Amino acid sequence: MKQQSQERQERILQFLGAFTRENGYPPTVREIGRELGIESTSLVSFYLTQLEKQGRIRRDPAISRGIRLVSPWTLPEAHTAQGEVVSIPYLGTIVAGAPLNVEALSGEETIEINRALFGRNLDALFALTVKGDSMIDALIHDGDLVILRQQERVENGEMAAVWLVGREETTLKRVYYEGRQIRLQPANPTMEPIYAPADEVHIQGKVVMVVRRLS
Amino acid sequence: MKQQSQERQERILQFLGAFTRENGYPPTVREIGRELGIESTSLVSFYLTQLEKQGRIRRDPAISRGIRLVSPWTLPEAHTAQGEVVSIPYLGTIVAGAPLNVEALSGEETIEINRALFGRNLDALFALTVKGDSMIDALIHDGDLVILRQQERVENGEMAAVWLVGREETTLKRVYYEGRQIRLQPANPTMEPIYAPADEVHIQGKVVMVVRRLS
DNA sequence: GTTGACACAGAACAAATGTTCGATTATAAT
DNA sequence: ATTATAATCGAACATTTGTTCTGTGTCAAC
Repeated sequence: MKQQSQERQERILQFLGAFTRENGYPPTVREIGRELGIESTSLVSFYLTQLEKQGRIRRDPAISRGIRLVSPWTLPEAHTAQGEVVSIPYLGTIVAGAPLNVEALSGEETIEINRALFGRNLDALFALTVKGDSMIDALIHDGDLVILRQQERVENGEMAAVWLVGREETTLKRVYYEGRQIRLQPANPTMEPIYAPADEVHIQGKVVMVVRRLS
Repeated sequence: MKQQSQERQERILQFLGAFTRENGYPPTVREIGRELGIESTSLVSFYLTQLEKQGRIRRDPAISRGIRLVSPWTLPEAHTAQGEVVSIPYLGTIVAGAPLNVEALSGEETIEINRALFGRNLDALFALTVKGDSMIDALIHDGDLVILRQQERVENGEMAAVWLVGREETTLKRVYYEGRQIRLQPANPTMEPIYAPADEVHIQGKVVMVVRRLS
């Protein structure tokens, strides 16, 4: 009896996740009951109360569809609900011959990635797809997705998207402040750094993530 | 009047997205009305019907919270609803000294990434975090997230996670079948390939994505 | 054999929720 | 000035939905 109860609770969790992903909203108590062949809403409610006590789900009381999974990722301190994602503005492509169009940040296109992949600071993130091989010296290939945080200054050694006024070129490099000059160090150690006067280097965002698709 | 109507519809879309991300379920007609200061549920319903006609949202009729955004990404042929993600089993870490534990695929931990980042085939995906520098010859660093598709054979040149029986080592390399041998080519061109008998090379999954966090 | 706990069922109820209807107001067109 | 259309409102209604209550059956412990 108890084992069947456990199995049913596991099935509820699976159904809850699948239903929510498939429909864009969680199921109702009656929909869960129909899926599991349980005719009694009080029993479903009883199971959900158990799962809530175990920390497996979270319920908002007395509102419709107020059930959601709690699914911790590998970081113990960063509990995220399954499906809890960051919605990041997607600005199109990044090419070498133009500065980033960060004015498009309020556009409608976004990309969703699991929140747990990010650190604490989720402000001012935006995403672009790399077009062409001009970022290869950053070990970033054509088609990679790059996620940046909009900031005009980075710490020494951090990778940033920089617009080089003199060259009329956007590039992704590690930035080192050296007096009145900035050294832009390719991630590929076989390549030479670029030196430019600090006022000709416009930092447009710090690279916080690269997503490479291989096929 | 018409302009206010347009503005209100835009605000509804923004609220719908934000509310759904924040709560795990969409808002009701009345919650939308409260947010916009509209006291009449029939007007909210009217607006939602307009948005549905424009293809901006999708509604499931006569059920609670049956509203979701339609938000195409950059691929015109792959329409995905905002927040529509792929839930991929997360198996922990990949280390050099052990084969991948793909038996854990039915475990509970998952990671969600925007569906549009993937190709058509979503079967048998799983994710691991790289631990240590042993994959550096694949240009994959400690802490990177690697997403693989569970398959025992790859096309020539594709990158795979392989378990080398002779060396008792998991490695990520491009795989080339050469007669009775397999050549395992590091992604880093400065490094030498490994040659091994085909029966000592167990392919455990094809690498389809790498996610690198830079801070 | 008795008792208590647990799982389960059905019904009832209250609240939440979506839809429809008739009416009013504002605006644009004639 | 009149008419038509669009936007808006409030009320009512039907349905959906979550919760509570009472009762029954099963099983384990005593």
